[in-house]
Amino acid sequence: MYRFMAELDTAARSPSRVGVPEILHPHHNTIQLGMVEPLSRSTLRFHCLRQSPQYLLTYPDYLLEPQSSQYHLITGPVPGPPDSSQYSSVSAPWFTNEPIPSIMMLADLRAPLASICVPQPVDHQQLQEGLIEFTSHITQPVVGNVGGDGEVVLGYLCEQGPVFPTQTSAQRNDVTLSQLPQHHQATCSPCEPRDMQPQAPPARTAGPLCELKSRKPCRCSRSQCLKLYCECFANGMMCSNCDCSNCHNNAEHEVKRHEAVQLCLGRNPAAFRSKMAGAMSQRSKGRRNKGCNCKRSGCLKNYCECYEANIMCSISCKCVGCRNYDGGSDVGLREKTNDVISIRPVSVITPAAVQAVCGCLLAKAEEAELELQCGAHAEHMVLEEFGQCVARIVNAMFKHGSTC
DNA sequence: GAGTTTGAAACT
DNA sequence: CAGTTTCAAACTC
Repeated sequence: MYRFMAELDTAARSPSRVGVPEILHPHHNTIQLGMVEPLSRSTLRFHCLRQSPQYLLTYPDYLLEPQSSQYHLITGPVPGPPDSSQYSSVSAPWFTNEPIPSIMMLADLRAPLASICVPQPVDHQQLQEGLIEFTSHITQPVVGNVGGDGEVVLGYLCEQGPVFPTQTSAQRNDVTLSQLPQHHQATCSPCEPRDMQPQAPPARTAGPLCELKSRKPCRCSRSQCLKLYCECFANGMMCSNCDCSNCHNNAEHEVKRHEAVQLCLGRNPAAFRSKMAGAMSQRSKGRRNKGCNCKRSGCLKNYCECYEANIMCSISCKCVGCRNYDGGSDVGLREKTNDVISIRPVSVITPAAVQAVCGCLLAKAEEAELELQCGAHAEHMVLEEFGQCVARIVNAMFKHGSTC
């Protein structure tokens, strides 16, 4: 989110160069090219080129404020200058610090929407009465930050797919306004899809973003693509151009698909939330939702979810023989981007270091036991050993210029 | 491309 | 919750 916000902020200050979000349709895999037009220092207007003007989304001031909510319900109509009387936007803290699973169906959105301030004439009671009320009244796009990394979801209820994940700045190449067709710069009139192709295709980068992963066709054969084994399903996407067999992860099997979603959510409410989302949304804390459990790969192969996501293992991991940490191995470690480096949870206090410290403490305790030391003295020996370990860790921190 | 390895998900 | 099985991706040859 912060990265996206930073980009918006930059765009506002430098109108000649803005990021161009791409909207990927989860069902059809079509790509729409949008355009961000900086209207002022703090307000941007989204042009969804394929859509009619009434779908314009406005990002007002609060979206650029770090302390504001990640989730917003944009109300309209929005066309026209960014006059404050022409749009109203309601901050919607649906799930604090949690991404919106892109597999969420409209019904799933009902509860969170009912908990937020809903613009007139819709009231909470109507929303709580059911999906029909929900769909019949909420006709504005729902905007949310997915993964905490600027991956924006646009949920529009009249579309076949409720969720439109956009790419983050990390997954797309910036395109300057000058590179766009002139009519795109001037208006937001509907355009043909061929006009929406980006100048340069986005490079695939490792990360938790489902829309990118979903581009890779799955090859499921037994799961009907309705279990989390299927990456498309796990990423909240329907299969499209996949090599799977007996696939039920499509619109034709919507009922069964929805049942599978509910089953997974019942088993694990966070099943469709990116495992690495926490690392992105809480990069300052360097945590993620769930760690890996690798045993044989050393967390240096793509078998490891952390390694695949281009992040280092953390205290959340239960891996054995982990080498996916700063200094764990020069071989096999990927070149880290600055962003990734910045989210390293703890540069020195790695799982291996913790393991080593525990080993030292156990050894010292055994030594005290063998020497038949009294309890107090044994405790003193262990604590002294712990102090030495901490000192070594601190030395390592300063030596490597790390922080924890 | 077939077979093997790996680890997450699902199951018991 | 731990152990086992299933599954599909990653990897090797």
